[in-house]
Amino acid sequence: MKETFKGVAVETRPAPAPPAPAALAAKVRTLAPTMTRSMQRVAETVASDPAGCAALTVTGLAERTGTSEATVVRTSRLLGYPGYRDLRLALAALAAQQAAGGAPAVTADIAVDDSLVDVVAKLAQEEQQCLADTAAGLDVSQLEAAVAALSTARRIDVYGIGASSLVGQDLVQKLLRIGLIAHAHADPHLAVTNAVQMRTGDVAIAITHSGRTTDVIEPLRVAFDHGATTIAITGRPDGEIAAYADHILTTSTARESELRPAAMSSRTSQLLVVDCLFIGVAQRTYETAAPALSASYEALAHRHQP
Amino acid sequence: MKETFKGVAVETRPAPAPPAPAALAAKVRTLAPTMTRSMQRVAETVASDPAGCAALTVTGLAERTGTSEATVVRTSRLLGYPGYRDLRLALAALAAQQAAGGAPAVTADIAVDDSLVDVVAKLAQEEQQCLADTAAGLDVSQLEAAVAALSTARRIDVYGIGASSLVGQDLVQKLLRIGLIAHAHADPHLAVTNAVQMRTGDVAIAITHSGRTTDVIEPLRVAFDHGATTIAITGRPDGEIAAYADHILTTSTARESELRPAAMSSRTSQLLVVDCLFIGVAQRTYETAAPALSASYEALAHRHQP
DNA sequence: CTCACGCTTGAAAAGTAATTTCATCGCTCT
DNA sequence: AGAGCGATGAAATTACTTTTCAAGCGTGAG
Repeated sequence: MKETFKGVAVETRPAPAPPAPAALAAKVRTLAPTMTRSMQRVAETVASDPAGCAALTVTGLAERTGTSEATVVRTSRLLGYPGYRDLRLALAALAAQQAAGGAPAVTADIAVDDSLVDVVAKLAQEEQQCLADTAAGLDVSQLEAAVAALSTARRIDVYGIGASSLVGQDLVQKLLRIGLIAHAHADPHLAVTNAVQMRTGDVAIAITHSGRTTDVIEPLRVAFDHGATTIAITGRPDGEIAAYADHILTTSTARESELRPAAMSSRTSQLLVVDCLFIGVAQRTYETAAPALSASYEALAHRHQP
Repeated sequence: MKETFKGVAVETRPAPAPPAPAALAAKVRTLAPTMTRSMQRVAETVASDPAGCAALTVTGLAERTGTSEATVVRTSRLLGYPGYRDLRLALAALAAQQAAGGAPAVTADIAVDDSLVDVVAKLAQEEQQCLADTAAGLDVSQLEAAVAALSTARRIDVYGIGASSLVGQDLVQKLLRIGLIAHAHADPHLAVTNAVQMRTGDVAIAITHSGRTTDVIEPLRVAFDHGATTIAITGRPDGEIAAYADHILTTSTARESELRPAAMSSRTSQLLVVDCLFIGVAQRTYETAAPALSASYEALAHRHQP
């Protein structure tokens, strides 16, 4: 303790209460009347632009308020902090809270004239929502049954067209890595041709957002008729495809916008389902899956630069 | 600028992007592999207890991590701040945000004996986190530049291998739908062969999580040497690939677990970046993109059952 | 009206924290 | 084994913060 203010000693360690950042504005208002003119200037500046002030050093803030370093430190003390350093930390925290709390929670559609910053935020937000919806809407008993069928399958065929074909390939890539026999078919003719070979103990998976994609339903029907266990990953559990699916995994439909039609955004949801299938199967075949996984990554090692 | 790290000058003013506090944990994960042991200790400590660390001085944090002040400052620089002082401010901000948000949610790794219900919840949670991290860590100015290049490109080639090839195909499918000329290459030989044709006004995009996939770097280098504008979508912005990329879009690394290696989960982050690119380009070419988009959906109508 | 007292203020000194330098140490690759 | 390079921390330097102190300013009594 070295200085006095209004005759009262201003402690270096005002121990009583560690001041909460959120209460800062209130504290400024409370104490303003007791402050001297230049201290008021500092306090006001700090309260009105926490973020901006957090970026300044004592000297910077002194200049900005047209006062001196000493005054800034005095004000910090009065507000309950040991010194300016700590006030500054509190300001940064306050700014962050304001930014988080004041979060506009982007809900509007992506528009043509949105800035890229908005686009990034909105896309991320939409996809997060989509994931949450999918997880909430997924029927775990159906998933369980699908995983069980896959784990013991002799052979797995996956049908997907267009964007869904990529999802199918993703699933197949993963299943191959844990030693299962899986094929992805994007060509409807070849898909049907192969479906004819399917029989009991085999698993056929069809991926279609609309649930009405003929080119994908057809091979699933054929596999179904030949006795294979069939799984549908679709956004329309009541679609035509349901008739030929033993197990239905429902994906969720994201918000549509002109630049981002539903069919295009269904991907996220489908991929989550695919990952759930994969992890489920990997768990149930852990004895063989784990070594196969590590082997597949080691095999790729020399494909990377040192 | 005074010091060097891994042969690269570490700027006193790493101007490009002021790192957002929220992205800090993600950034730690992204950069951890490039760090030295003691820097990793500092980074980890900081990421796991932002609030506690915000209360410490350089010396304090150095002691707590069993390192030196110099190492703490070096780590701060690597994480994108001018020095420890600024990292400390960011930590205070982060701590405040966490306290406000409050929701720590499921953070445990996916284990072999998790029930499927847990698997679904954890996967969804991880992917959501990954999306948030990616959005927070994405450099919008780089994205802006990439979008501009794509919008006026004569021709677009996309290189991706393995899981990244699917992401590349997704991007190409979308670009084709709005009338751009785009090709995806998964075959490294064909990719290089095609890259030779690239010239000024063309755009080449390489997608690799590790940033070290030779088969993908090679075609990008060739395209770069032939004058094309090159874009890298990678989780390692400091990898070899950076040398041949005009614009770098950084993807975020999700938490790893045994059943779900980083390479496998990088997909989510990459797809978000791809979507941002697509929407950005669609906005800037709206006159042609909008009609092309609707036309492409009408064309598919008869492929669905009534 | 002015002078004296005491609070307010900022310049500069003193002190503390952050940054840079540099020598050493340890690891890897011959 | 040892050469070379990167990693590391102790110490020097620099930047920032805090304290001191003397001058300024206002007020109110004489």
